[in-house]
Amino acid sequence: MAAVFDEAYVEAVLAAVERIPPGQVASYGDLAEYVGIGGPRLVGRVMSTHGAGVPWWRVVRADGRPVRGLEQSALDRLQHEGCVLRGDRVDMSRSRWRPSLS
DNA sequence: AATTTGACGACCG
DNA sequence: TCGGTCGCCAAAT
Repeated sequence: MAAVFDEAYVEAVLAAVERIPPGQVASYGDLAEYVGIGGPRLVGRVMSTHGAGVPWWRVVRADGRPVRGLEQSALDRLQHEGCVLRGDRVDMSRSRWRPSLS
């Protein structure tokens, strides 16, 4: 079967997501940059397809808005982890995690 | 094969 | 701060 996505790419994205510490978040663009391939949309597709099993709620949009369709769940989990929220948005300035900074 | 859509991002007014 | 527009990349229709 022709792999829908390169396994390496999927694994890299999922690994990066699992690296995100509790109370912090990362944007799709950051993950894409960290992996070094494609763009934010590609990461989003990987998440929608293989995102189960990883803390997907720590992956938010660049504007601080959580995952589409699961915003309420994501906000609830993030808030429970101690992430600083601003209304229905995440305070990126404080909670944004840089992959390379571990 | 062409157009639209999608777990997106940056820019502009 | 908010909304509209364009660009990006692969899958779905």
